[in-house]
Amino acid sequence: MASIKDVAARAGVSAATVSRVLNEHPAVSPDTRARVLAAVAELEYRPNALARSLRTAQTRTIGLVVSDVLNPFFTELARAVEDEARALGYSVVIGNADEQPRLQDHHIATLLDRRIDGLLLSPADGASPLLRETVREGSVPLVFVDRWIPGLDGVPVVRADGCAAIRDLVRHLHALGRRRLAIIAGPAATTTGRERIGAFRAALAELGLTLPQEYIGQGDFQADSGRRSAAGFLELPEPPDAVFAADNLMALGALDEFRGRGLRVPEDIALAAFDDIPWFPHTAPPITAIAQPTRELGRAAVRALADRIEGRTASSVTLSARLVARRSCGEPERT
Amino acid sequence: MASIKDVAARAGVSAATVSRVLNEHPAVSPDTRARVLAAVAELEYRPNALARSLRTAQTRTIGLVVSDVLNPFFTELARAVEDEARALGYSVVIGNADEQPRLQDHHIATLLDRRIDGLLLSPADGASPLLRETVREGSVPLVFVDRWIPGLDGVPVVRADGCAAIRDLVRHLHALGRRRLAIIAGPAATTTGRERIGAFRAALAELGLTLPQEYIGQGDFQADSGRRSAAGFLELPEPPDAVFAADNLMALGALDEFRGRGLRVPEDIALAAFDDIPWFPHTAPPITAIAQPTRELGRAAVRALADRIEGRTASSVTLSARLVARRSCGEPERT
DNA sequence: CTGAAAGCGCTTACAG
DNA sequence: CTGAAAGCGCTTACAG
Repeated sequence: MASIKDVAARAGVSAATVSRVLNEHPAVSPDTRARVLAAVAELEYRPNALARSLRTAQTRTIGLVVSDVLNPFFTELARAVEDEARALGYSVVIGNADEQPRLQDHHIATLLDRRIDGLLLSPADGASPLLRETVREGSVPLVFVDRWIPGLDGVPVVRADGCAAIRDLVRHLHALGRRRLAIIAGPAATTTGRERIGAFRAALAELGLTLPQEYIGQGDFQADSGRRSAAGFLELPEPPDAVFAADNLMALGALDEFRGRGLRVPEDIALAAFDDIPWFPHTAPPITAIAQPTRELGRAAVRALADRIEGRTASSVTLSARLVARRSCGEPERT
Repeated sequence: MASIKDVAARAGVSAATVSRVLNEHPAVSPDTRARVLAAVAELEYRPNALARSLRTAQTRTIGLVVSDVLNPFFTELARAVEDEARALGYSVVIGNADEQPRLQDHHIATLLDRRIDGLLLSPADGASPLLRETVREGSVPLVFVDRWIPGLDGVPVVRADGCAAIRDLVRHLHALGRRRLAIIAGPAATTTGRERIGAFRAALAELGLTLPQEYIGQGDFQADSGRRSAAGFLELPEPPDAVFAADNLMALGALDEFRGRGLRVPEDIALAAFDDIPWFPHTAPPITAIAQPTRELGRAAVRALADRIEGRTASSVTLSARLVARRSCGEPERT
């Protein structure tokens, strides 16, 4: 590949001059500019971003470490992040933690080594040593998106609050006559995992219901754990009459299990999920879900991060989620 | 951030020595090694990957440019690519073309600027000038995955052949009494778009059926186009009695449209899709689909690329897809 | 308006 | 076994 020296030689100028025209420095005469541009075209020259970044100490790249790319919520989030980042002149490099803290740290480390300008993180669990150090040293501007880590002050959080929607869901189930409500929870190490079970329990309490231990399935936000938890519920002497899965993948797992056992939803058991996805209107039955403003989250997160990177102050933003009632808990599906 | 000089100073050695212990060069005495390692730990030193890559002319990174991340097929492919790449010691940077040639080229350019060691590409359409040049110059080892570009010789292709499965599908529909078969095709500029409609037409011909122009919906592999094509079919004087969507997103769009108009699947119209996804068993009705060995594709593609990067010869690989009959075309759903 | 020089943070022959 | 030196490909004060 041609280097800046080749271009300089061809245009009969110095490398400094080539650099200037490429960076649109004003002080270049029109015709040297033309000669340089011609040489660039002839040699099909592409500046080496590594060298440039090494010199300027910025990469115009942000990292996005997501808990699980196979989860449509994160896929959509990643997509929104990419779009907004591109609009602001950044590229994004995605790392997939697959819900494993180890893998998350691997990606964070790789991204730091690459000297990304900023990091968007949806932590797979609590704060690893690497993460604490990153925050403490301020080695890279950081913004949490969706999930966050309490106690790491000064890190903006962009997320959706699902509490009100979960309360709506519980009331919805209650209104439809369900009384034995169970939850397939996310990992307690995640904020979303805790928030969702907390809101669920609180809403139950408001209605005078409790959440017995057997009605708490411990999931990890992935499909298999939904399957296992659902199986556990069904083997109880008194199985629940409604199950709330704390994300869409665990709902998929639960649905698999229900069908495998020949149960009808919602007749035999109701099912609802956190996170709405395009397929939910088409499942049998259509699944009641809590929808997050996913694209807005992605965009807001990028803007907050860009603010930090570029020296402005960034603030946290909390949007809200909303209940989309379909048929999987009974009734609905008018529209 | 600490640099190699800081570490060297702290350990009382030269930068060269620090470099040697970090790269596990054998010729380092045990105790200098220990001193260096201690300094590294104390300073929480992380080598600058940019500088290293600039010097060594390799990034240990491969690029993956995918036609549409929101398509579960590509998400799963990306995931498999990441896993295999990590196993081989590479990281991967993903670019999402969103089915737009312009955006695809933007990502390819960005990746080239970053001096990735190799590129995995599922082209959004024909060969852009940038792509032709990349191949011609051999500026970066390239492997096509899923889709490819005919005429660019010497570029290995890792893909699944869907022809036999499509033939199986057409026979399946025929056996169930369907005679007016329509297709929502992908872009003619893509190999998969062409292959799928070609195989469909050929299978029809074998049964003495033709594929009239009105029964060809021109889609772009995204949901909206599925919706529009389905609407077009339904407004025909003689609508089809079966629709084959050339990917899962267009099937989603078609399903949306059918339901919006109150049509029953499969009673009023049969539906089948290319690409199987985890939700298909749970839709109403469960959707008959053609499943690709997606993970194997991703892994094989990475291996082929690594072969090229590391100077071995890489060959193309063609796996095959298979029909998974469910209820959306009538009957099935035993299992 | 333009060039020579220094330097970003590494690695790697070359000496010793 | 270890260090000094050169160089990867850029950018950017500093002179002129």
